[in-house]
Amino acid sequence: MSALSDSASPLYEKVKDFVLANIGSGKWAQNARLPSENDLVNSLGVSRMTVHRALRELTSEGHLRRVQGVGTFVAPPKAQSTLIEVSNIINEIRDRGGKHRAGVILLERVEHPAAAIVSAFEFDRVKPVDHSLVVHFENDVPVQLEERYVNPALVPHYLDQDFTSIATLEYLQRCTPLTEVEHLISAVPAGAEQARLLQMPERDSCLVLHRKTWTGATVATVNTFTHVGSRYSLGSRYRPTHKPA
Amino acid sequence: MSALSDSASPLYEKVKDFVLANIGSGKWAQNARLPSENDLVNSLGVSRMTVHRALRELTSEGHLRRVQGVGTFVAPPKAQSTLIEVSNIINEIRDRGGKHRAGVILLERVEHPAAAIVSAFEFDRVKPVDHSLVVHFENDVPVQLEERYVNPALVPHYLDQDFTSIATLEYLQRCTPLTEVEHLISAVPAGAEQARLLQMPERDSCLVLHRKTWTGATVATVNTFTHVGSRYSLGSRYRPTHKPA
DNA sequence: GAGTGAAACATGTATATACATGCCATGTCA
DNA sequence: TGACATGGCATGTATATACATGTTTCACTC
Repeated sequence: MSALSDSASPLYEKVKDFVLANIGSGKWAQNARLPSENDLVNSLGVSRMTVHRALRELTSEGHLRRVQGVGTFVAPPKAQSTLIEVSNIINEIRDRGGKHRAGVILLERVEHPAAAIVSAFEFDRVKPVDHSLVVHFENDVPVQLEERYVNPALVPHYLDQDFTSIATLEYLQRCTPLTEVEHLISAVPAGAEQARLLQMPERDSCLVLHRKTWTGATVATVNTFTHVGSRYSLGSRYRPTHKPA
Repeated sequence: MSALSDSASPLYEKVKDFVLANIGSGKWAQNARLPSENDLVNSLGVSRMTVHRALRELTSEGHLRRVQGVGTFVAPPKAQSTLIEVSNIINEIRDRGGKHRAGVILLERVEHPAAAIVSAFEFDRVKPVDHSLVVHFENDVPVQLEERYVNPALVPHYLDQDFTSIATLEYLQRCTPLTEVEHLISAVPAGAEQARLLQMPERDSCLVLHRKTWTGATVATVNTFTHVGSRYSLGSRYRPTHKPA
């Protein structure tokens, strides 16, 4: 009773898939303790070295946390990249402390945008496309404008979501098995519409994070416009895991 | 004759260090072929599995490239992050084709900037600090302004470098064993000085990449101001190495 | 009851061995 | 000369075994 898939991939990959499947299905919840290496050896019928390699790689990839002498645990989900992590302004505001309030206004949602837009965002042959425009507030001050084009066919229950309470990027990240992510960061002067929605002077600088994701076909395109009055920025801090040459 | 360090770290780590040392010293040049696993087994006196693990991890970390049946090779130096890679505008221009020309003007270089600046950039107790201001051109059009604060004590031969021919980030990346890198990206309206140097309208949007590096003490701070007339942007494309849950 | 020590158990590392897989150079045959 | 087979060599994977190291638990002793 192997419980492992029968594809042609190496055994340790199948063990990794098995672990990830159990994490993904929710059977092994966050911070839950995994069966010990010897348990997996018995239940999966592979050698301990193979199990060990699978668990070690999953650990280095951030999926697991291991403590010698104690056990192996499901790691909290890691952000797909530091960019996404920091760009999720809702979390940023929430983490900043108690006296700030975050708000959201859903401005519009249309399911059939103009054909020109559809082609510009490379959603070929997959309409209808959900287009929505959302403004995020902090303390009643608008700080970010989010423009989304989502292929609802690829995101389960997307249309049922209440995006005034959950951050888009967070939701998309959790629900879609992405194969590719593209980020583009640029700075543009605010246009008339953007300036109005963000209550900022026209032509003031906006930091734009453009994020496009694929799973074969295009899943979603999200543009976030942030009014950067030296208040918000994207950032990352990098610690090499190895000694540079 | 082990040729391996005698610290308390595991054997496979010593093998990794041994390989990295040979790469770092230039003994094994870029794209050079490493000794085979069996050669290393004989010369280092460890088992093949240990050598294999070391080489496998160095491969996944981007230091080596392996081809089954052929051999192991020193990988071309990877960019410290996609941000740096793309932000190096000199390379960007050079790679864009033959009909573009890149140029540089070194505006000023002072070794003892004002104390206020020194403290603002957290170069405590390490003056003199080299401060220089460089404008990058493409086809005689200024596209990027680079402002650098470098601790010359930590960067060998920094003062001897001719930075009109080599990109700063590239040089700093190659010469300093960084322990930490911080990036901040923001968008600001161009100030009077920046607008003049970049020949752009004042208050037009600038994309700013702020990069600070440490090796214990602060090594360098580099701010690059790019005039983003929908011509330049930072970006990264991400392909997950594993299947997300 | 508090402290101590040993056993049990978890992960971490190292080795020897075997076989699988992929590439290349060599040589042979048409 | 070209196509093909083959052997050599490199990396890739899987296993069994052994020991090292760190944690928890539990019984024993004082």
